Amino acid sequence: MASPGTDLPDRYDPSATEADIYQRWLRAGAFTAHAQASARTGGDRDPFTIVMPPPNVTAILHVGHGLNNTVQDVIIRWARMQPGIEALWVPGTDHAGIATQNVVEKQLAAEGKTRFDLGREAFVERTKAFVAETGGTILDQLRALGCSADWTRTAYTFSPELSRAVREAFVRLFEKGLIYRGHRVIHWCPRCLTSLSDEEAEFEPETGKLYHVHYPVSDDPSRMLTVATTRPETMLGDVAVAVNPADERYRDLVGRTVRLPILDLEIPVVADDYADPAFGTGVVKITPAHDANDFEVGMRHQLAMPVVIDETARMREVSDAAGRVPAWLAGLDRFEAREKIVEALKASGALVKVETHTHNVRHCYRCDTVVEPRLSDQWFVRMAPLAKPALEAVRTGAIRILPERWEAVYTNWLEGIRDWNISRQLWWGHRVPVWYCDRCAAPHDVIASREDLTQCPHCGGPVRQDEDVLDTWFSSWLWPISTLGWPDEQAPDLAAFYPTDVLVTAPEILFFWVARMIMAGYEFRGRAPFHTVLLHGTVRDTEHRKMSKSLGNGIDPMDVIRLYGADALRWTLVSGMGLGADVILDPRDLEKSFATGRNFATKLWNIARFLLSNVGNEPVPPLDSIAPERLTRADAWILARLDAAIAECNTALGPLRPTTPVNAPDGHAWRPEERYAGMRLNEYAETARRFVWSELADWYLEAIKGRLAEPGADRDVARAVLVHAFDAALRLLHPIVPYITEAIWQTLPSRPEGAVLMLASWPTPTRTAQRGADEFELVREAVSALRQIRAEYAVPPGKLVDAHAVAGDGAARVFAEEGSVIGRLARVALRVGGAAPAGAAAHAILSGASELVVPLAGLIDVEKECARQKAELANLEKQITALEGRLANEKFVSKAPAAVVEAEREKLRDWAARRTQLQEKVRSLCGA
RNA sequence: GGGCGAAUAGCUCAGCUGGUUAGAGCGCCUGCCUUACACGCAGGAUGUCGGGGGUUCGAGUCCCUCUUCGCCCACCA
Repeated sequence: MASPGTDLPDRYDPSATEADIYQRWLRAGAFTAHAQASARTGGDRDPFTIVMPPPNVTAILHVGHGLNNTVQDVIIRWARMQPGIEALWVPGTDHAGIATQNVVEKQLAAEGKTRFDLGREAFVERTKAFVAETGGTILDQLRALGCSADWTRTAYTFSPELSRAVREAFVRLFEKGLIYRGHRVIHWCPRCLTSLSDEEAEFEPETGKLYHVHYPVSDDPSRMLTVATTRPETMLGDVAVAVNPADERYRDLVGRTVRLPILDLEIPVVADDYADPAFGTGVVKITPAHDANDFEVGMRHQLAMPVVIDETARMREVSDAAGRVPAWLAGLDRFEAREKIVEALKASGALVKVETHTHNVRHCYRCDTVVEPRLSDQWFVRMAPLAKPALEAVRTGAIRILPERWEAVYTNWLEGIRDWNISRQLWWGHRVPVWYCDRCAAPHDVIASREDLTQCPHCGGPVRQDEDVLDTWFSSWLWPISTLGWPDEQAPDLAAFYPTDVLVTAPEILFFWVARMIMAGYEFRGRAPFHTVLLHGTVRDTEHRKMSKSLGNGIDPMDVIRLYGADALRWTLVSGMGLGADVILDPRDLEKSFATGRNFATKLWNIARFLLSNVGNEPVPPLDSIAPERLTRADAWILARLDAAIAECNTALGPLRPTTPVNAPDGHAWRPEERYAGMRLNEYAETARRFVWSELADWYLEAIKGRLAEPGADRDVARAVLVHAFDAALRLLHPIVPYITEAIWQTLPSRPEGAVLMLASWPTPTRTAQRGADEFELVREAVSALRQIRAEYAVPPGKLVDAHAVAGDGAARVFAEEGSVIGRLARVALRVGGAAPAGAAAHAILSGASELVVPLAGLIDVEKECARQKAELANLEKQITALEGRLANEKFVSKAPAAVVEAEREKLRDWAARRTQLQEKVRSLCGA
């Protein structure tokens, strides 16, 4: 890394720089937050906290993680730079029950073994070893990305501390009656051999068949009820057929029986609203053990619930099913059984019709296997009471969700929330903290305990622990509190940093995770866990397909970091991301996607090189030591542009947190006017880029080159302004591109000894006089006009040409004093005042009735110049006509706001004056 | 089936509560290696703002409708 005053290498090399910078931040302790500094625990700094959505412990960084963590890092770095803020970003990983278990089971399969060969204990040990060895890779990758998380607080959902939180939460909910054992049809993955929550069983459209089967009426075999089913194999578990009570066609059959084909069993016809008269024949077969709806019907009519499909999805008499699985079907996979049954039905003539049928089928979200609805005992969380405060939070504005439209989705889901199946028949995860005593009677036979039990607390007899583990999300939903020390209410971090502030994630896990964290926050801490949920989009390829391993359309963020630097990756992700919008990248052309970021870093580097070689080593006076009258127009202009840029960045990023405390449990709520404001990271990025590139580099730097070359007092003014403006630009940009800005900042002469930019303060406006700034706009206008003339007349770039300024009102001084600046930027020798020289010349009309005349002997084609001016005049006439029409419109003048009308009048005056000048020009040029 | 979002330059997208001649990056054309930068500089071209209708003095922006593409939810056998 370069040090102050030394020359920078010609080119910035991220791969040679980023790791050093990261070490420097670590050495400075810049990532570590201090609980004692928090105002909530007696310190003098307001805490600002983000908890990182924990990636799966075995995950490898993909571009989605890159996006998610870049956004968080931008926000936390921005917050950290605000005065009086103690910023904490808590990192960590998730043990990811099913996902991790699947990975290890695959390894075992490669060795020709299953988890059952190892046994539970050995399997868990092996998984632990695997996690210890390979887990956490992703955290190193996040470091490479530049993430400024507090690694001293790295958490893990399966650590002893967080496991304690899981137990506490379970036992508390159990004691409140919010956790219960339920016997019902749940989603079962026959490959993972576990139950799944509703959220984990994802719908996917599938083209199947709809089989129409005749069920003869028992006491009138000539009469057939036609039943339509997509799953004939479940016929073995049929215990009834249902018709709608209002359905005239079948009213006489209710209470009678039909004969179930294949098994030739008599089953009743029941009347139930579930049967939809408009669908198919209006008759539906009822298999309570293998369909959630049929289960409900079964409950209502007290029907038997034979289980005919086992946990591996094979046909078997599991329970209450004696005689229901014939030998020729026993042991067959459900889909093979389906084929056989269809054949049999066809042979017997019971199958009357087969249609193709597209419907949604639930699949396991981890392995994509078709889920089997299955009657079993599971642990459930009663969600309605938990949902109440979570709904209230968004309704009152204690929590906002960005983009706004997701608030409706959130509300809709919570209003219709169903109980959460939290038990999993896995081995990798938190064991359900429930013990059973065979000696005691209910309710003492089921004991939930914070401590492991070896004997029954009621009778002292032997106990056995529940075999199941808890859903991974049952630990994740505690993340904002558990990572801060809960259930230890005295934990310093909990007091200092809870509630947290912003949660950044993708909409996919709004229900899985975000909504449940909000519920847990209220249930266990009585507070919302955060005030802002920021949902970002998905990274997709140019065909808008989600990037995925299986499609092979992914981008490896580590490749991008290696090739272009972490800053380039971050820049591309942040600047390409509208609020909540997807980020589209082309995996086949990394250069196209990421060169922009690299080029920007290079630009910053070159500005720094220029600055260092021209500003020199001598001390630079601080800006506030410069008397305002010593500032040139260019100085005033760039400082005004800086103020504007700071203000725009602040607006784009928005308030850090709700600004108005209210009399509410959460102590705050978003006011309507600020509720959906801020978090426009792309607008912030664009503003900062525009300032440093289009304004500072393109105009200011060029304008002051002469002054920097001339020793004297004015050189110091230019040095002071330049260093101040560039320093501020680096501060503005630092959260997005932390490495390059830090690398450069370390070389600036203004920097306090030993300081790091990461901990420097966010810039504030300087509020310099506006007058000079406005006058510099005339300079820019003149330069642009002159450059345009040069280009149109193909003046050789190196050639210095004469130019004559005819100054309008009040502009004479500007031209006189800025002549050398204009001359430098437009390569002209500018003369001011007096009459314009005669002869062929190019002309430009500027605002304020000023005019530029460029005599171009030999280059000017009078006809061309005439045409040029005529075209400009014609264009202006068109605009004026439209504007005059508007102003002549009685209704416009009377109905539009006065300010708008006045602005239009003003505009017309300007244009009219300009038209007069142009007309004169055209007359003299094109005259005779 | 219900709800929501998107459609703006060749590409990726800004355009906030309706009010200058609709912007940026990339790409394209012309000219430049002007001692910070060719990963650059200067100049330039390109838009019936998806179609149709409406509200309004005024619509890319609001309303209706159609088309196309996404997303979320849902027990249709």
